[in-house]
Amino acid sequence: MKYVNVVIDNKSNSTDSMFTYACSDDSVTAGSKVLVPFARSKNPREGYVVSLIDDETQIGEELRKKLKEVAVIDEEISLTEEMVRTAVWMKGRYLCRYIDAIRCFTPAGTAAKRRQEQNSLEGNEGEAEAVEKLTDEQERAVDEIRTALRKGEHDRFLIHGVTGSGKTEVYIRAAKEALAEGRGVIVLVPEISLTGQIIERFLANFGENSVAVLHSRLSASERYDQWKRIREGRVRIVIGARSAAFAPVEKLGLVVIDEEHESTYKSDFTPKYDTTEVALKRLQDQDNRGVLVLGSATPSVVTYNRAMEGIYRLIRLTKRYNERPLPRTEVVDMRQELKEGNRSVISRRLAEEMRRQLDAGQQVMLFLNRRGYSTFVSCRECGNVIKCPTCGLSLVYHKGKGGGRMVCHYCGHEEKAPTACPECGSTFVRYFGSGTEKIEETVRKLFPDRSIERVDLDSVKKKGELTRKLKAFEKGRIDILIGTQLIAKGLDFKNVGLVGIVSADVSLNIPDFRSPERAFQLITQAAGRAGRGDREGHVIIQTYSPEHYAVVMAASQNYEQFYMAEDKFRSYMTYPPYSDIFQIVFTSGRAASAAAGAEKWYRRLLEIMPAEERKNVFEPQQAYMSRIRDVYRYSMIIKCPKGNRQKYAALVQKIRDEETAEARKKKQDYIAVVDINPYSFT
DNA sequence: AGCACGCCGACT
DNA sequence: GTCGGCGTGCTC
Repeated sequence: MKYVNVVIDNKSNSTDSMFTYACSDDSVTAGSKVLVPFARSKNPREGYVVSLIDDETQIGEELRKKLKEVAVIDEEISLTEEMVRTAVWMKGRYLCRYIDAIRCFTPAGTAAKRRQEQNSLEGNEGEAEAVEKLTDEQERAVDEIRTALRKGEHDRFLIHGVTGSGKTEVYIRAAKEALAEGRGVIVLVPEISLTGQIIERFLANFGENSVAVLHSRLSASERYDQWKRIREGRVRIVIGARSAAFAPVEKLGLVVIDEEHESTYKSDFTPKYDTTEVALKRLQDQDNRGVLVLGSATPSVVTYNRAMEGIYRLIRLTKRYNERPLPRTEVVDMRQELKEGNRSVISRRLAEEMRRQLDAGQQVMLFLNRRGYSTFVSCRECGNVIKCPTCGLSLVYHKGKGGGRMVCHYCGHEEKAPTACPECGSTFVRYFGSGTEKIEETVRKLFPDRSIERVDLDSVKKKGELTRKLKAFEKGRIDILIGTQLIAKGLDFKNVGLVGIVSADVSLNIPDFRSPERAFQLITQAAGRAGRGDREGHVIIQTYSPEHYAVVMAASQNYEQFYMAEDKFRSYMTYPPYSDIFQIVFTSGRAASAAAGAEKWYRRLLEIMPAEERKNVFEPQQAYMSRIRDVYRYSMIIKCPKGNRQKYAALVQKIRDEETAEARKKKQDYIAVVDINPYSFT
């Protein structure tokens, strides 16, 4: 008879613990999916074995009397020991339930209909690509990773490579090495739909029968088939977005995280995990001892700090492939422009350079990270700003939508654009701020005989429209492409002579300590779209803050200098990497309930917090988005100094447990959600 | 969560 | 009587 700890598969807080069962079937292991009798339930309930009890004398007298026996072991779905170990670690790290963490590892849709398995990719051997000659830098990078893989020890690297330095080729060589060592590989990309190139390269190199591509468009049964393929070891390479970090790969030898700094690696849902941390944990596990490779042209400040601390080994790729020079950059001071009487969103300098490039047969890309026509509409008589009725946020004016509509960019609410102020009736309503729609209109006036297209969430709603426009641009049928960040990343067009950043201020002025980092990344990524062919590219950055260090360093394309400045700021302010920021959001249909919940947590935290650390707990406030779809939100921040994460997490967990106990007597009228190091403070 | 138990009012 | 509505409490 074996004894096992089981986590029951239900979403209740009150059953979020391990239950001990006896098991007469010797084949049970940590990771087995089981059916067990539970409570007074007539039907056995699903659960997962999280650990085995090796010394049964440890089971207390009281417990022994209550023990029941595991009814069935579900052979179909079983996780590995490493997977459940990582899940248990996740509970403590992200303060989620056991089952939330375990479900990350199981094939989605527990009771999904499972049709006859078929491999839709069958029979498509990838064509072997012509072997590229590596640069010296690439060669050295591959050497270092190869050495680490051959040692079979855990190790981690950050590849800091300028755009176009050939990181993908390094990933491919590293993957080949891992396979040769008999190890599995996971390659993570920020967004599967916008990362076609890297996937194609992997498929071409390894063949479609050896690669599982996980993407959000898979149906539940397709997902299950892929999961099975991986779990049974029939494929050893997995490519996908962040959830692919949980792929059931055994003897995981290599995880690549491309564009490591991207926001998509932080989960928005419970558990609110950080993909890099999960990958690192899996690779450190005794059963894996694998190598982590992060890649980025603009690493996050936290990651680069870790490289400086020696936690990641830093590999630099400084040369662009074929020795193409980095583009020339120029900053235009929009204050000066305004002073000199130009009120247009396009500066004279940008217009002039656009004309010059177009005349020379080059293409132009313009970026503005804000869609719509105007950012807000306001009455000049009474000051009223048109707001969303359910979110309270300013509505954005979209000129092209059915004769002019006001749109909430958060919940999608739409209404007709007003001709008079709904508050005071004045017709003196005016439109402020500019989005991509207005840029398009302005540019069409400036260049009436050029072909111009806009790419943002509004203009490419229809399926295939994005690809169609990008293809047309690639083929040279479009002269000027205007877009949001949708086109800032990863795309490779050979004939782009000029990239214009219409307003660096949009990303700079977001009230978040990471806004300089975001602005630097976006400018750098966008600039990387210029000069990918034979000719030198040109970048023009428009801003009202030309002296801001993020703008200055992005213009001089000096990542190290930006990092030094930003790291100093983070250290001075005790922001990450010098702390972890805990955000707790309280939501309720009633504003007073959300506020009361926040207040209660605040008081309780101060009580259990050591006196000298109470300053790290900040008074709850209305959240930045104080109401979303009629749900009211309050937010509390705890700044957790480096090295205290476990301690603070335990304090927060303690309050959670107290609430769970109370909730049994009286139902809670608010929800508290904990997010550690949220990507944005909404 | 999910289920059984039990306490109460209404009705073939 | 006894059916069934839902509030209460427990889970190795």
